[in-house]
Amino acid sequence: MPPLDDLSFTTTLTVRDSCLCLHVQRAARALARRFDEALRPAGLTSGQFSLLMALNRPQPAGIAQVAALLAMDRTTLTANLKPLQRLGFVHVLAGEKDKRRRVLVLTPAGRSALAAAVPIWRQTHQAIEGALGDSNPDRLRADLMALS
Amino acid sequence: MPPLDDLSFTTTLTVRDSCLCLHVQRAARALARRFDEALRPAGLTSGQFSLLMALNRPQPAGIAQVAALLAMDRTTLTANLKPLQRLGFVHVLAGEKDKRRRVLVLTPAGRSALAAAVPIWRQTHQAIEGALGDSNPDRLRADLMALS
DNA sequence: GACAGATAGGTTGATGTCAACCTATAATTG
DNA sequence: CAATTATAGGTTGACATCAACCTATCTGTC
Repeated sequence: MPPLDDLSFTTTLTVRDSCLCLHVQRAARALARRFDEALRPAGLTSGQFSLLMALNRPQPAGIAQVAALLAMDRTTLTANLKPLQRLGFVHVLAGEKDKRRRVLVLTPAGRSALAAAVPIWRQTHQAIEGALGDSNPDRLRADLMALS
Repeated sequence: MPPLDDLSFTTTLTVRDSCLCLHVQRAARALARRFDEALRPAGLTSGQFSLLMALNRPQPAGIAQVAALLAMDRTTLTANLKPLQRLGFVHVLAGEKDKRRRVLVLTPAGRSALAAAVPIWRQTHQAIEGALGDSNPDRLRADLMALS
C-alpha cells in the first residue's frame, strides 16, 4: 500500500484498480447502454423496464416502497414516473385510507409494453451472463446485493 | 423458468431477482450516495473523484481516452468536466499537433482536492469491502470488469 | 493540391440522480 | 381535542447520462 497522504501516480493506480465505486459505475453505465439499445424497439429504457417490473405486483405500492426496492431516491422515482405517466403506462392514484400516499398502478398498456420487452430482456441477459464465463452469476448478484 | 411470452407475477419475480442490470444499477446508486456523502467535506462527488483520478497521469489524455477509461459516453465526459473547470481543478487545452484534440490537465488545485479526498476514500472503501464479508473483492472486480 | 473518408470533439434535448427544503396528512401525547 | 411529532410525498436546482446531429481537422489517394 502506498503512503497515506501522498498523491503519487502509484496511489492513483491503486485507487483506479481497486475502487469498487468506480468499477460498479463503469459496469452500470455499460449495462444500461446495452439494455437501452436492445430495448429500444420495445420503446423502453433499461431503467423504465426495471421500474415497470417493480410496479407489476398483486398489491400496488407507494413511492417509498418502490424507491427502496430500486435503491433509488424518492425524488428520483417521482421524476422517473413522469415519462411513464405521459405514455399511459402508469397511473398515480391518491391513497384511500391514507391520503398522503400515492398508489402506483401499472396500466394494461404498461403491462403490454413490459410483456413485449421480456423476450428482449431474456436474450440480452443471457448474452451478458455468458460474458461472465466460468464466474458464478449468483455470487455476483449476492455481492452486489451486499453493496446496496 | 416461466413461459416465454407471459407476464405472470412469477416472470416478474424471476426478472427482479436475476437481472444483473438492475442489481448493478442498485449497487451503483447506493455506492454513489455513500461516497458522495463521505466526500462532501472534500468538496467532491464520487464521480468527480473518479474523474480527477482518471486525469492524474504523467501524459495528459484527450476526451476519448478518458471516456473509455470510465466506460462513459464522450458527451457525458464533456458535461462532467464543466463544473471541474469552473472550480479550477481541470484545464482543457487545445492539442498541439492535432488541433481537434482537447488535452485534459489536472491543475495544482485539482491535485490538492484529490489528495485531500484520498484518505476519505481509503476509509470509506475499507468499510465497503468489509461489507462483502468472506466474498473475494478481487473476483467481484473481475466480474464487473467483464460486464463493461 | 483537391477531394473523400475517417477522426476528435461539441451542442441540444430528454431523461436520470440526489440534497435541501417544502406541504399535507396521520399518529401521539398532554 | 389541541399541540407535537412523525410520515408520505412534491418542488427546485445542480449535476449526470446518452442519442442524434453538427463542425473542424487530419489522412489518405489521385
